[in-house]
Amino acid sequence: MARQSVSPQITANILEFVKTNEMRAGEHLPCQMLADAFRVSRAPVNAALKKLETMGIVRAEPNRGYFLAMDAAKVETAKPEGEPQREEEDPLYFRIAEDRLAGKLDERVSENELMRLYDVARSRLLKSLHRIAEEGWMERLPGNGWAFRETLTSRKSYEEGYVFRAVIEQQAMLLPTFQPNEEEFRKARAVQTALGEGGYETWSRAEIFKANNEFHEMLVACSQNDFFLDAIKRINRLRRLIEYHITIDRSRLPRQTSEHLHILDLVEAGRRTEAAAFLYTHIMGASRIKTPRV
Amino acid sequence: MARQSVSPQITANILEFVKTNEMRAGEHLPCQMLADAFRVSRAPVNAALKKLETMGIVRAEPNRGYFLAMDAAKVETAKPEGEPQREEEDPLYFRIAEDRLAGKLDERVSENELMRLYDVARSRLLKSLHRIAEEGWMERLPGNGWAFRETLTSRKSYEEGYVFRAVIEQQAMLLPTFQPNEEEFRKARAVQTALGEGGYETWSRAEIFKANNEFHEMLVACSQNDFFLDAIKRINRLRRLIEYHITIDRSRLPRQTSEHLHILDLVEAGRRTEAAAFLYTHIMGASRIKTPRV
DNA sequence: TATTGCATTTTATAATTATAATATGTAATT
DNA sequence: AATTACATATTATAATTATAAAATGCAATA
Repeated sequence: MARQSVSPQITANILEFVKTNEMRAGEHLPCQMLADAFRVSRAPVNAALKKLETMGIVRAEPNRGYFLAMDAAKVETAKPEGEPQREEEDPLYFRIAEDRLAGKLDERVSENELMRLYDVARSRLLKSLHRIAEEGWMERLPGNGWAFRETLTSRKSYEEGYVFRAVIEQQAMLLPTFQPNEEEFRKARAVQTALGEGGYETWSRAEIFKANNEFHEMLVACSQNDFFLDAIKRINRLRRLIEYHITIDRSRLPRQTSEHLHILDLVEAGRRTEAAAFLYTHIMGASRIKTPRV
Repeated sequence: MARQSVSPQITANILEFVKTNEMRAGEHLPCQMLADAFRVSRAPVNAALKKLETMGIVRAEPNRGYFLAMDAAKVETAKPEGEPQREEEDPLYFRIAEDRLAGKLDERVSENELMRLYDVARSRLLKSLHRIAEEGWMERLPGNGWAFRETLTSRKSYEEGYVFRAVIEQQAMLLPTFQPNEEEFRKARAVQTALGEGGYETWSRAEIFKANNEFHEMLVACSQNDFFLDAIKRINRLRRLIEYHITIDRSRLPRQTSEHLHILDLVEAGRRTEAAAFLYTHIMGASRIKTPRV
């Protein structure tokens, strides 16, 4: 009857933290440091650490705190035995998107209607609806009810989105503040290479989509301008909903990854204008090939 | 104890509708038509019409509905006698922005803290906070409380915003779908001319700011791409908060309006590339001159 | 046939809790 | 000096209403 806890989220955060910092068995995990890192108080961090102790991932020592019980590499395999997984998005959110894309929901719907349909409490429904409104594909009507915008379902919006992405990304790269981040480039190169050398046949659709988005967002982040980055992130969230419904043409992926690598090459060679132009063509090319169910 | 009504809003909408359609005394106001126009049911429209009847703006005829009691031109003067005014934004929203800009609010605040400080109910506070989160200058923390982003207060963000606007607007104008809207151009020309010929001394700061924003949004709307338009609207909402705190240098306005008119001239002469380049310079020029209190 | 007027159903809100979770101050420990 | 352990204070949520408002069906009317 009270709110749900953030500590499962914190548990997942700690695991991720340990992994990305490649920590070794025996290293100390100071409570306040973790709390600051995740922007919460020590309370939920302690709850999370207690949980991790029962999972055998950390060890508690009286008056000294918690210490990692195994190397970061082993943590990953130990992880799935417990159930802590961040549920960063309510499945309800996706169901609404899917049902709208499948034509199962009218353009106008009332809150009570949705509550009955999905059998959820109003508070939970409203959370999803607010998130959706923030993303701009539904809006609250002045009286009762909510309305879907055409953002998700119209061919025209779909194409406008590609134009917007192509322009924003190209221009971001041309900004005087653009500064390639060596470390990020190295990581991106590794991911794209793995994807091109076989990953395109074995990775899940979600993994492929995520890798692609992260590549593009990494490039825009190099512009050091948060408005460009926010704009791209915002439109990528939308894309995720729409393109999940498009069958991935895996045969195109080697070409896509090699283009990604080519962009990295051009930037690193200081040929920024060429890179930006190529990036533009790369994005617009993708729009011409895919066809959404509309 | 129940929700507040939308009918005052509808009342204002009807007045605006009558005005922009330049309706004459005696014209019929069909209930369903108004309901459709404002996306509500007949119920709040009827409530609004009843209100307008008591104000003497419309007349009811039994079984025939409501009819305008005076020409649209007269409606405007009759309007202020009643109290119906749309309150499209909760003043609380602005108070939060002001208090943050004035340094009266810490970077982190709890909901209860804000409720006590402003003496408002949680529901009302949350509405403003959600709106603010949507605009991106505050965010909910994972545990308790909310945090301000630096969007409002940092010089760097301020400058990034100008770069973003300049790029988006220029690129919007260069899109193949860009199509100047004659009617809108005519209106914009009238407004900018009025502002340049004396309005800059007498108009209120809010009016000047609104005219400026509408000019730029009108230009971007001609691109026929909603993503570009949304991006500009989004950043203009932010600008409104920040720039209200900057003293307007009215001596610059004649120059600004003449630049606006010059842009319209170039577009109408078909010199789009020049217009876009000039627009870019125009926006970046403004950023160099103004200095926000940061 | 389109629209109103009215009665009825449906909807969403604002206020009010109980309660679990988060935040935090401080003495004890290393 | 930094950190933990624990006690206490503070915070936000989820559930539950009562109620006004919005939506809607339909007979009456123009």
